[in-house]
Amino acid sequence: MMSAVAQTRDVYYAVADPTRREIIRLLADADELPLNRLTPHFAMGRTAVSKHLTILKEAGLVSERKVGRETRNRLNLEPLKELQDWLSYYEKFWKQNMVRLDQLLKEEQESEAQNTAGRACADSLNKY
Amino acid sequence: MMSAVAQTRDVYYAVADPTRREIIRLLADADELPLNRLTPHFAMGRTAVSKHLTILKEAGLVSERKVGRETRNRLNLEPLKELQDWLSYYEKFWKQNMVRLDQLLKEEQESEAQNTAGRACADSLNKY
DNA sequence: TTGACACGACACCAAATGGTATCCTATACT
DNA sequence: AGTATAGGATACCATTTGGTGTCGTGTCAA
Repeated sequence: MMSAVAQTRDVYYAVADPTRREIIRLLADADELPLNRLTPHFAMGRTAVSKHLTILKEAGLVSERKVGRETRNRLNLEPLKELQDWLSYYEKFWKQNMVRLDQLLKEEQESEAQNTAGRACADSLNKY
Repeated sequence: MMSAVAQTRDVYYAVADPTRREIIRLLADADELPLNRLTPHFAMGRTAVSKHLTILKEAGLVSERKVGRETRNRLNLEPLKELQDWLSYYEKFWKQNMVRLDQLLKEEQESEAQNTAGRACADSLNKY
């Protein structure tokens, strides 16, 4: 019911590479970045970074916008919802395996959160 | 502060393969399974499934227990927490990108949730 | 218009991935 | 004892992955 772009690549795969996760992080911080601003963050050539970007685009995680001679890359987090859904399915087993971790969480109820983010999170949980 | 096993393999990588995700699902359903119970679910030989299992073990997602001549495999979801944490970092951007989706969620406040699962989820969110 | 820059498009390559088939040992069945 | 089953170990193979370098084209600046 919305953009969807192309999604020719598995999101799980796209996110499996540390370089690509770093690209995601950089784009999240900077909103929009051309290739030549991304490249200096990595120990590899421009072409390699470009290839990683292509994979992220194929997974729908990055969209591009041409501005003059540069191509600005923007993050689109929507495909991560698939990962989120997958994970939330296993969160019901979570509690069984990690009861002792639950104890730790109990002592940090620092008000906060419980806002929209928390609600959306809980919502994706009770689909299963 | 707990098991931790070995973790010689990246969890993101382990989970990137559809066959390995299917193994995870099967183990989640059945609690404990030997290789020969897993193999018939896939269109590949025993050795291939065994290799996937090895990768899951290297990522700490599966532990083994020898019983007679078979090796029972059990799921350990703890390493998925890393994925969960990574994802929750980006959930704050979520709202910016998907405000219209928030509308849809708004109409399904069917009580429920808001229990421990919801709290743990919100908790992992406010770490950032 | 001349040159520098951004970057897509290839061609190329070593290493990793995802399968296979085969061999071997340990365990269980009769 | 002899046979069948479970599965680890290894060798092997095609394809994919993740890099590289180079070329060509469009854009900006002098």
